[in-house]
Amino acid sequence: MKAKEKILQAAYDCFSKRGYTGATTREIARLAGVSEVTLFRLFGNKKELFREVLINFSVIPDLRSISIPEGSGSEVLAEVGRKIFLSLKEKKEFLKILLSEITGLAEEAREVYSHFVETFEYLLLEVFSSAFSSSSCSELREKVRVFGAALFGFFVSEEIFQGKELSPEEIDSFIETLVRFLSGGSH
Amino acid sequence: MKAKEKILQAAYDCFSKRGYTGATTREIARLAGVSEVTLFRLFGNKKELFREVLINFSVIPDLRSISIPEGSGSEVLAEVGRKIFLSLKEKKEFLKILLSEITGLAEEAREVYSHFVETFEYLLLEVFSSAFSSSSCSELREKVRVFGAALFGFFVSEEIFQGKELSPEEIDSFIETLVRFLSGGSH
DNA sequence: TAAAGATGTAAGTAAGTACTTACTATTAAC
DNA sequence: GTTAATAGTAAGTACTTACTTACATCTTTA
Repeated sequence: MKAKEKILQAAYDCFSKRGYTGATTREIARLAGVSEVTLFRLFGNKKELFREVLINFSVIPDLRSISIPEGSGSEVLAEVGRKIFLSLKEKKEFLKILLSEITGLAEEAREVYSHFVETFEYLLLEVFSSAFSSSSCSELREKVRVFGAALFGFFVSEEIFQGKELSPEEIDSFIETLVRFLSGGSH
Repeated sequence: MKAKEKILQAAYDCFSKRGYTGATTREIARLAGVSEVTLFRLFGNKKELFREVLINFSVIPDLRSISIPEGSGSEVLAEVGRKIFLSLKEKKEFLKILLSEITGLAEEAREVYSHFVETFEYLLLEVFSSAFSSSSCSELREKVRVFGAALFGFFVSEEIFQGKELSPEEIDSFIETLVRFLSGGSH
């Protein structure tokens, strides 16, 4: 692994552990097993390094790579819900960085976040269109909003705030409930 | 207003704007119109000041003070949903502090957060029991989870991440949709 | 009026921060 | 075997940080 990669990985770990302000270039360099001078030579300054971390570890490629499976309405929905949740889980540290910097480094972080929301909603809309082909457009958008908010809220609250590592069963259980409510009847 | 109060308020503003690490005792004192020495005399150190801010500006009193109105199932639910959302909105800056420090200052922030979750779920369970008196206990818990996650996710995503200031109409619209799905049929 | 408590000013400490400069060692390419 | 790129070491700059000390001022209370 080249110096640049090692630094990016160390910076990712360090930013997610301590936040932007809390992380120091010294520690990042030490973690990367690289001199601090090399860090500045390759990235110029701390902010630029942060920006590159945001680009390199984004959730968006993960979301985009999710394929919509064949099957009936609620099954497809549950399957995609699971995949989304796992993508979020995999990029948990990245999302922690985003969370911790939403106040301090508004511009950069917010930009990345709105891109994330767009991708997220676009993917969901696509899934819902195929899962509920009979629904009207506004009805679809409502479902996307509720589904997205619930999935995201569940993830942030359990995994990020409470620091839990949910098992596949716990995730499934929540998603199945959610899908059941969105598909109509409560049973 | 006494020095202690002024400092607490200034610290609240400053922490929510810059995060724990980003906020400086110098700026807090300046904002409070108080000397830095006074700050240290009254609070000992920065961490203690932070702890007192978390105690003083908590959302929990707001949540506890929410009364459950009379009326039919979905109406009660929507009304309480609105009240919860407004409480969150009112304490938005506090929640930003919590969010931004969940990684860096894990212990303090996480403790406050789990207390918040407990209060949140307790309140919702109470409301759901009265709104859906016919439902089974496990069914109620499922509804509470989905409702809570969706409401919280919606708030965090829109108001905190995207920095929007949602109008009462936008809030209502989301909550009504959510309640509709939870109450059964999709129309 | 005197004592006690709360606040301010001025100055400083020790440590840490991002970032730089000047020079050396290693590696790969031609 | 020379060159060029990539790294490291050592030292230092200018600044900021949390927090302290010593002393003066004001306000309240007894």
